[in-house]
Order: sequence, then C-alpha cells, then structure tokens
Amino acid sequence: MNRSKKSRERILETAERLFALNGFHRTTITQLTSEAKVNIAAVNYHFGSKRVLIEQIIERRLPLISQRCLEELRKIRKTTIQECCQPDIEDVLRAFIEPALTGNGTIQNSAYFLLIASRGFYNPDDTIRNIFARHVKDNFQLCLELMRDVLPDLPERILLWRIHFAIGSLSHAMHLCGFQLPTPDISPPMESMEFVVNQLLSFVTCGMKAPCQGKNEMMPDYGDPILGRLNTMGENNE
Amino acid sequence: MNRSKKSRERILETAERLFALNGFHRTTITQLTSEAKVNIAAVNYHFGSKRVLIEQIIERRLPLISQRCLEELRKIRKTTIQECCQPDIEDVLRAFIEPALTGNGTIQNSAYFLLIASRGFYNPDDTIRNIFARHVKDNFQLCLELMRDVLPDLPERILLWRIHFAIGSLSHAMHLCGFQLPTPDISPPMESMEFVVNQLLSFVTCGMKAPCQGKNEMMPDYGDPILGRLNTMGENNE
DNA sequence: GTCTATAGATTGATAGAC
DNA sequence: GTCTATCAATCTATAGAC
Repeated sequence: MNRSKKSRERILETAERLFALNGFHRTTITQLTSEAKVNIAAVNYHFGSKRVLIEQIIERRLPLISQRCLEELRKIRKTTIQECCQPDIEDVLRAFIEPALTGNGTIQNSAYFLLIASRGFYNPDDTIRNIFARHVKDNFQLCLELMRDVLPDLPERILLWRIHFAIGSLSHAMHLCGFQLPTPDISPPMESMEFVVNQLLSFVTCGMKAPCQGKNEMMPDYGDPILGRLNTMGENNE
Repeated sequence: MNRSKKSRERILETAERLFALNGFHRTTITQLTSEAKVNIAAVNYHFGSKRVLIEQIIERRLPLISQRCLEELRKIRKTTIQECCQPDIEDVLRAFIEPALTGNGTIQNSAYFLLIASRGFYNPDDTIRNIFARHVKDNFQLCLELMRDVLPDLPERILLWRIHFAIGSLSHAMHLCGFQLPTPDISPPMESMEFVVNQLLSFVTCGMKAPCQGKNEMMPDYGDPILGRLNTMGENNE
C-alpha cells in the first residue's frame, strides 16, 4: 500500500520531468518506467494508458493555478462592487498572471510544469489543448469582464486581442522560467520569479493601456478577415 | 524531370500542412505520402529522411522572413546614423514583427507556416529549436542594439526580458493567425492581418516604453535567481 | 524517378505467474 | 501490486524490379 503509493508518485514525478524536457511523444513508457524505477507495466496498471497519464500530469497541477487565479479575480470584482470603484488594471493582470508563474501561494509551481503549461495552447493535439482551454476559460472571461469596466471605450475585439497578447507574453515567460531549454544566443539572463512577474506586469499593463487608434482615422474598419479558420480537423487519438 | 519536381513540391506542401495541423511527430510518412499522392518511398528518395524533411520545411520559409526583417532593421539603423537621430520604437518593432506575420513583401507567409513557426521556440527538440534560434539571432541582436539607443536608461536585463515579452506576444499572434487550431471559448475573433499587426504593435510598443520601476525603491536588487538552468539534456535524435 | 515488398526497430499494452 | 514475457501495431527506411 505504501509501496504502491510511492510507485504511482514516482511515475508522476518522472513523467512531469520527462514530458517537460522531451515532450509527450518523445517520452516512451520504457524510458519513463526505467527512470522512475518502476516496472514497465506500472503505467498501465496505475493509469490505464499513456494518454491518461498525460492528462493526469496536467490535471493535477492546472486546477491549483486556475482556482487561485479565479479567487484573486473574484476578490477584485467583489471589492470594486462594494466600494463602487474601478479595478486597477495591474491588479487584474497580476491576479491573472502571478499564479501561473509562482503557484497558488502555498504550493509552488514545478519548474517542469511551467514548461509543459507554456506549450499548452500550442499543442497540435486538440484533446490536450482543450484541457488547458477548459481550465483557463472562466479566468479569461472574468478577466475580460473586469477589463471592460476599466477600459469601457476600447472596442471588444481589440480588448480580446490585447488579452491574448498578454497571454502570449505570459506563456513565453513561463517557458523561459521553466527548467530551461536553452535557446542559444537569445536566452535572457536568469532572474528571480519576483523580478519576472514584476517586469511582465509592467510590460502588459502598459500594453493594455495603449491608446486606441480607433478614435481617429485609422480604426473604423479593417475590412474582412483574410484568414480562414479550420473548425474541424485531424484525429485526436494517439 | 517535371514529374519529379512536382512530386517533391507536393511533398513539401502537404508536409507543411500536416506538420502545422498535427505536429511533426504525429505526422507519419505513410499519411504524408498518401495525402500528397506520391509513393511511400518518395520522401526518403527526395529528402533522405523524415528529419531532413522537417528541417527543409522550416528552412525554406524562415530565411525569407528573417532576411526581410534584418533588411528593415538595417535600414532603420542606417537612417538613424545618417540623420544622427534616434529610431522610433514602433518602427523598430514593426521591422521585427511585421515580416513574421505577413511575409517578406512579395511572398506572403503560409498560414500553415505561421502555426509551425509559432511553436518554434517551444519545441522540446533541441535541433528544431536551434534552427529557429539561429535564424532569429541576428535580428534579435540588432533589435536589441537599436532599442538600447532609444532606451539608454533601461537596464540591459530588463530590456532583454521586454524583448522576450514582445516575442511571446508575437508567437501567440502567429499561432492565432495561422490556419487556426480553435481553442474553445477563448479564441479571439478573426481579423485581417493588418489589424493584428497594428494592434500588436500598439501593445508591445507601449509595453516596451513602460516606466522602469528601478529608478525609485523597487528596482535595486531582486536577489539571486531562484531557478536553475539546464544546459545539457536529452537526445536530439528521432 | 517510381513503385512494391519487406526489413528492422520501437512502441503501447496485456496476459498470467507470483 | 509487481513482474516477466510477449503480442500486435506502427513507424521509418531500404532493397531491388521496372
């Protein structure tokens, strides 16, 4: 009983590390069980399949982050409603960003998970991408709602894109802060997480407050979108 | 001779699409040659191996973008030297960002390649990540150099991180503008590329100009980095 | 250059003894 | 729960006829 708990736990720890460093596909059950020092059949015994293990690796960390984020955002909303004031942009962004980088306050984020999560939205596998989307959805909506209050004159679609630009900066920062995959010549210097959070907040707060060109001549209409969207595609099965 | 050119070309086109939609690993030679309507042995005949094909797919597009970017940045540097003035931040960022989204002026970017390139820095495979790093390196350095001129008071490490935040926004925008992998509930509305470029530029320009907290009490020293860096790791071979 | 057929390696998963 | 042994599927790559 104790042994088995340990075995399952060793699989999770090793899988998180290998998935972060080598990706889901390049990590094999053989390599994983070998490094975790468990039997090669243990993954299927404890999790049923490799795919379920992948989902578990994401599901055991992501809720900690997204829930903390949601709490912070709700706190802000509550305060602004009670005191009948507008939220501060940086506070909203901090609530959205800080848990993703540092953890939920008590449990610190695994540096390996930062790597995994930074790739969350870019995974070509629909199933995996949707896990991240599902957990981020409510935070995104609430963040959007609060931002609307602060920036009432900003057209909705511009606001949406700006939040996505911020998410892009955040993802990139998570990748750089994760147990690093060095990228020659362009990797920034290592910094404390506090430094990164503060600098990222300065950056995206100013970006979010950028003057909207729409008010004068440039904005009115950019014409129809030129890019198509693909709504259905490929298989999701491994 | 004509036939063979066509065959090779069909492989490249199909590979770009499948690699973008399903990723490098989930795309098999069998699926690729089948959809490209070439013989299953054609990939190895024309390219030698799947890995070489992957590299070719990146190498045939990326130089177009990075070279255009470098030209634009050099134009700006030349002008500022000749006229003894400072470059405009937005101009520098536009030179860095616009080719990545829209192409090199004559050849428009493939929407599929936008997807592939948006994942460039986040690929766990060192070899692939380094191809992107190699092509971006000079642009990055020149962009950094020009930025230093405009923002001489900004500490180097902050400048470096800000450029990375901008790269993060750009990568995310490229992903969203690529032939889209929809992410439920949070995908922004489709927009023209002109719209996205302008909005992204507003965002990152303001982010780059953010006031530096360092001048007063917050900046002095954040202490030692808390995160380790992994300099060597895993196998690169497929 | 194209094609068929197949080699050779690796993978995820499982049956069944302990 | 753990382990060995093995299966069945899949993949890349190639040899050799045309």
